[in-house]
Amino acid sequence: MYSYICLMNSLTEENYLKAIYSLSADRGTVNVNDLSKRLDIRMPTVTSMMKKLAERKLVRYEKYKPVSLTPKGEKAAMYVVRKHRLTEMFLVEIMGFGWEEVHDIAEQIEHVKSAEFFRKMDELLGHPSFDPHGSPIPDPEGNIRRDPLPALSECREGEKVSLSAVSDSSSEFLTFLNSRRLSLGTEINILSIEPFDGSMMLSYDGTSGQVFSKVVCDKLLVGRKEK
Amino acid sequence: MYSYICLMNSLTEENYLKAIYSLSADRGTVNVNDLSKRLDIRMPTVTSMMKKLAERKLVRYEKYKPVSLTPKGEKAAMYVVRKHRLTEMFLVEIMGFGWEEVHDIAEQIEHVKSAEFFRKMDELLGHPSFDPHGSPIPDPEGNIRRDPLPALSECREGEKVSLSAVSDSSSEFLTFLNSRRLSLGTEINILSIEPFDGSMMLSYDGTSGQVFSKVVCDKLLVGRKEK
DNA sequence: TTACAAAGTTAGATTAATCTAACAAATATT
DNA sequence: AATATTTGTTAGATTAATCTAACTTTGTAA
Ligand SMILES: [Mn+2]
Ligand SMILES: [Mn+2]
Ligand SMILES: [Mn+2]
Ligand SMILES: [Mn+2]
Repeated sequence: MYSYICLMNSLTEENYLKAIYSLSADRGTVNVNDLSKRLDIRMPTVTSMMKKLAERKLVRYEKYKPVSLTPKGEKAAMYVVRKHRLTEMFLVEIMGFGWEEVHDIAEQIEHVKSAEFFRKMDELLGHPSFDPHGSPIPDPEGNIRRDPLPALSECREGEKVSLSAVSDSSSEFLTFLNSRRLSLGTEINILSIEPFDGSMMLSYDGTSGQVFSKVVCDKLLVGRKEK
Repeated sequence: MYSYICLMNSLTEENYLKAIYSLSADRGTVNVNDLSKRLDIRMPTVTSMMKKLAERKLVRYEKYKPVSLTPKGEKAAMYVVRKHRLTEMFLVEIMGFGWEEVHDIAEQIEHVKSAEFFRKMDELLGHPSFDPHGSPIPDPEGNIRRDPLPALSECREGEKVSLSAVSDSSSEFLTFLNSRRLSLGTEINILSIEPFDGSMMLSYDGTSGQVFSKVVCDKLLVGRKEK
């Protein structure tokens, strides 16, 4: 186990690999432009990094075509994702941070070069399956649970759902959710949907009727209770 | 408090500042050559970094003279030392690492950009005063307890002392101490000293008579029990 | 089908941090 | 005092990661 710790990638390479993984989670491939926007790095820089990663057999790259991870690149990416999510869980569960505070710190700690460090985290947390934002944590072999959750915005009036994950871990978004007393596991009733802008009126935790914009409902991933 | 978190130094600069601090702990100044050896970086590189740090008012530097920290540089250095030692303590006390495993990991984590992260560590540890190797942890204002401990090798035959700190935190040295069942707080009797090579015969924890070379005894810092 | 916009590449510059080679200053040894 | 050794600096090259400006390819819309 931990067979991928022998791959030594720089902090920068790890960030690229993670970005490619997360952007391609659905479509399977990613454009240079997507990466450029996600990482806030100009396109020529991304192009040259793709050449470098292709050289190292971590990504498939051909001029003017979208890029994708090779099996080796995927494994490396999954390990970075594992380290990131374990760290977030550690920061929340062991250190007492709020879920809105951990992403930026994890973004740094995920690059620590010590397999033992992450192994200890995993052990202390009792081998968790999900991070504080509801995302699955890849196992030590790089396998990840892949059951894509529907967004709240895709649900219908009258449905009862529970908040299972969020697709935005930014401090701003999560602080907003905190202010509305929304957290993972909250049971939500969809009272009504405004056809004009897709905003939803919800009740949860005994609240009467809170309105959430579609922008927000797109980021709330839910488990369906009854259809 | 935490007034120095506004100073933003790169990982590299932080390592230089910490090295200058630790080398000058006794003499007060450091040569370019000392730094070069400590950091395993060639002298011309050190020279140019000294110019850069002098530019930023963190060190005093004049051609061909030893360098020293300015008050600003000293404060920055103390904060890095604080982060390093808090991290080592955290790794041992909270995460269950051995004292021989933590230095290299702390060397990386000390550069995490998040004052809150280190504040949480400090809180969880109950504001510790010493790290796992017996070195004092600077307070949030950068003040550090400065009572230099004598090395075991400076003590005399018949003295009873207790192991208070080690001046070498390398995995190799500490693994050696582990193999001899020596840890901080151990009460030691100096049975005899070999004049030829300065090696010492000690008894502790009910052992009969263990011999330690001067190289080792130089690195064991002790508190005197009786004279 | 031509024209325009978006996406991507190439070329060349920049920055931080490092290096080697050559030279200069300071210090130690004879 | 002369010489040798150690220490330190200068100059210039290198590497990783980034950028801008200019150009090319691809895809879309007139
Ligand atoms: Mn995250
Ligand atoms: Mn990162
Ligand atoms: Mn240490
Ligand atoms: Mn360090």
